[in-house]
Amino acid sequence: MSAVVDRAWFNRDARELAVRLLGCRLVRRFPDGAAVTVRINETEAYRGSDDPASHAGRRRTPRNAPMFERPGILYVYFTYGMHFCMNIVCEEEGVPAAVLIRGAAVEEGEEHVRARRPGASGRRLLDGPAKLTKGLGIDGAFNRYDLAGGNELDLDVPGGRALTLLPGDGPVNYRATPRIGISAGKDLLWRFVTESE
DNA sequence: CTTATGATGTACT
DNA sequence: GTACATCATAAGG
Repeated sequence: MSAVVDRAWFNRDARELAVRLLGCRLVRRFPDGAAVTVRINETEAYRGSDDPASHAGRRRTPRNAPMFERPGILYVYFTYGMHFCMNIVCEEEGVPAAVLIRGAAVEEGEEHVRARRPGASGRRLLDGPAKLTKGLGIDGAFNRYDLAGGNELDLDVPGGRALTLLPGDGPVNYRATPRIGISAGKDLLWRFVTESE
């Protein structure tokens, strides 16, 4: 089995984790045995009270609570009445921080992603946070999914985990830009995109 | 290529 | 009531 990314690896600043996630792979396994592997190529960092764009920029609420919890769990939220977005929680417990996974490139199992993303193909399959969750079949059931531990969801998946994070091959060239779709905090360059795919 | 707009649920003022 | 860490589609250049 592949190397497991342990919880301590997630216990770091969101901006640093956002960079280090570039080039990492996500493996999604479905109850029917289908598997998809993707490579992360776009991320954004979100923090706490120093970050006006963050869901956790004010106080803890039922929605943003996962951002305050253990590093290595997912924070999956529902937005615009129809979309899910997936974050990986970081920093130590009690400190709100997370990295939004905004985009990825499909490496294996493209057929299964296409089945969930009618009309899309190639680079367009997972080039947006809600496209990514839809294409990988990630929804509210994955809120608090533990990348560094066991999960109820894994019981439905033959021989594996519903979602696994694998380390990248090494440092990746990237560029930092303002985050997308926010109104406050546009001066912060906390979006990170892989350069030269 | 670009900009504009509707869809839709939940959190929050 | 308004805003929202969005997307697909339509219309314009």
